Amino acid sequence: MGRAPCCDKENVKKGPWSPEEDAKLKSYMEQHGTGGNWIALPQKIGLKRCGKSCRLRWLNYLRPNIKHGGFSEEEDNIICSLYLAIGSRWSIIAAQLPGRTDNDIKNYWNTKLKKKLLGKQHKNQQQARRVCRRNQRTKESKDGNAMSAKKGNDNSYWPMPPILTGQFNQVDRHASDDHGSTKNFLTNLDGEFCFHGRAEQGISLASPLEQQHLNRNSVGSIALPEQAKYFIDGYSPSGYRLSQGLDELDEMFCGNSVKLQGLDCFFGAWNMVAENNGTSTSRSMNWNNVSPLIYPPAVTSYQGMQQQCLPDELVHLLGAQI
DNA sequence: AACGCCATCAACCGCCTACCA
DNA sequence: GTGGTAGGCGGTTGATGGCGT
Repeated sequence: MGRAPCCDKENVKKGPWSPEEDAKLKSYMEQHGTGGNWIALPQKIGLKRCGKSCRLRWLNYLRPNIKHGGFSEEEDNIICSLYLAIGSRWSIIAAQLPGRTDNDIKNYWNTKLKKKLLGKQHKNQQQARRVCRRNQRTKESKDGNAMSAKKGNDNSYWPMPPILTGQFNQVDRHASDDHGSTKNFLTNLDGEFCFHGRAEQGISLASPLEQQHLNRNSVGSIALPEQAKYFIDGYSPSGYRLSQGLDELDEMFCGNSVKLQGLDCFFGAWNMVAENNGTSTSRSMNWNNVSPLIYPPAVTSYQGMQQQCLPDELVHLLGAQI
């Protein structure tokens, strides 16, 4: 048994809206609103359109005060920061940008912002990898611990401080994704990053310092390193996919590990452990308790970020948050 | 001029959730 | 508590136009 269609697919018009259709819908909406029923609306006004299509047309195009195109630098910053923090929750991101629709932002991200963010990154990779290798060699020659940067790590550019590796294996195992390198790297970066999750409602976008304050002593059985400064986390009873945010991180951080020390800027929440204290991953989550978002993400150390040579795009994109 | 490729964006599709009877 | 329905959302598709060859 398939799902019951929301309208008679045979008798509805598809494709671009004509000015006449727009006029009809706009006129009716301005006078009556939806009347609480989008499905019935097209019949009322004599449109051969699916109710969902009417809703979409109204929300994305006809609604008053809708802005199209011409995204400002500030809007870019907000979108990037929120995307890095919460992933492709376009409706939530759109809620932070008056006059923008989720569809618009989604398209803008997919066609422009993502490339803007990632484009130059690839050019930087080779150079960054060289720097990383050099640093790694220096470190290895210092402590004589060449093993820490090799076996058991997906990415040889990302050294694994041995002390912390064991502590977080449990957490990593719960996340059924293939971003072990990114998480391990962030987790273990001088002990300053920490992924963890709990079976609690909501997701937090608190700043790193707030996260630190809130969570330092409350992560259940997971032992936290005293020096942990950044908590990349989220709480979801039903789970939340983490792959997207970490995909981006994988992309952006690949070969740039030496530049991460200043990343106070976009944390941010990833829900990385699913329900039952992180025993499975699910694509859906309950956002009832998400709002209001704490926004913008606090930048606690912009000077530090600049001094530590973040990728230019990130400095540029995130700097205006201050 | 014709063609192919690519970027853009409006619109659609299908899944999930909230709500109501 | 359960099932049906509408609304909301994110991913994807397809039409269109611009550009290079």
